[in-house]
Amino acid sequence: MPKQPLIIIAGPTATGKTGLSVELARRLNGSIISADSMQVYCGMDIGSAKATLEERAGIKHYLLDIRQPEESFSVWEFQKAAKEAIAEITTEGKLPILVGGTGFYIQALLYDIQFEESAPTQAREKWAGLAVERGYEYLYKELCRLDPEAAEKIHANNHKRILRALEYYELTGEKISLHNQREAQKESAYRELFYVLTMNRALLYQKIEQRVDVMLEKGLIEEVQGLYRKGYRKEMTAMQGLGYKEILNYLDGTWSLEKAVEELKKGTRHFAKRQITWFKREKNVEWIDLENYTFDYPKICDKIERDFEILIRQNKRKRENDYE
RNA sequence: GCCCAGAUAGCUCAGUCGGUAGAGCAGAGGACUGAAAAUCCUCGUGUCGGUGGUUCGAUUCCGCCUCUGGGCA
Repeated sequence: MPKQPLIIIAGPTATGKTGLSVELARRLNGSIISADSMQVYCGMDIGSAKATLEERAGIKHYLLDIRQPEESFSVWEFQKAAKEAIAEITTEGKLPILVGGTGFYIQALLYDIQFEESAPTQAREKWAGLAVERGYEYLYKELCRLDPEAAEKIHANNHKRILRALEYYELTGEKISLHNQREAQKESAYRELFYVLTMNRALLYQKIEQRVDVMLEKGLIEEVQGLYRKGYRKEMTAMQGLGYKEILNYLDGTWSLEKAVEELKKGTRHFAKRQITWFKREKNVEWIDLENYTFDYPKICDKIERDFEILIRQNKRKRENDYE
């Protein structure tokens, strides 16, 4: 059976993924699946730059507003939900278009990375408890003993990773280094067209700063204030998103507004850089430099449409060959 | 006009009791396989304002000049 086609629109924040994907979905009879770790949360609209109903223009969007800010979410839940969405979209005879900036999520879906079914909570609590009692140096030593390969790759200061490696071992009895090695060799589970939008760094940073200013005009502060009144606090994963943690610091008085905005812009610049680093490691991606297209998104859609036609033709030929 | 204090990395500044210099921030690169907008790692040569002098040797000491603060008139 040939792999299913999938279009992926990725790239750092503020490159116009949303607009492009809606236009593309309209032209190719597609539906959109969001690959964004913050847009899954209800009520976090402005800060996460979620497409408004108007912007969605009648195109079905999956994986938006599927959690409350106090609920947890993770890659594996994303992966499950995204697979379901693809199945549904395909049944409807439509084309799935994956859009977003969370590289880890895209990777998990594309390579169908395997995750354990059971929740890691108990194992995590055990090791987190030990971390409090005996410190992270102890956890790292334990990791060196139980899974030296993982310990070599994970820096002693990276507490989250250490915790996860130990928790994985506890849960499965297998070394996470083995798991990672195995999963890293996987090939794409789809017949994908993977695009990464990009532009010159200085210009990107300029757009990011403009975008933050626009968010503030649209009422980011009021949005965060509303979430705060509902009892959502800094400790929650959702509130650690860019725009939320900084504004919360302003609201509780630890930062001036000026400082909060500055930090938000800085944080977003750093984030964009990390996103780019992530996509650089993907091999079969096509980078689209927006400046080469003079930011003419319809023109980019034309290009993707052409690529897609070629893909379909190849698929058909392959199927015919399979019959012979 | 006079007096004082500055002038050192893109920015803020430290420092060299004379042997050509280093932090924070900004910036750059990278890792990541159930928190990922999270978490973590690596990377600092710049006419030490200009110019003369003292010296084996000056960014460091001295003179003059330019600029920037502040004060006095």
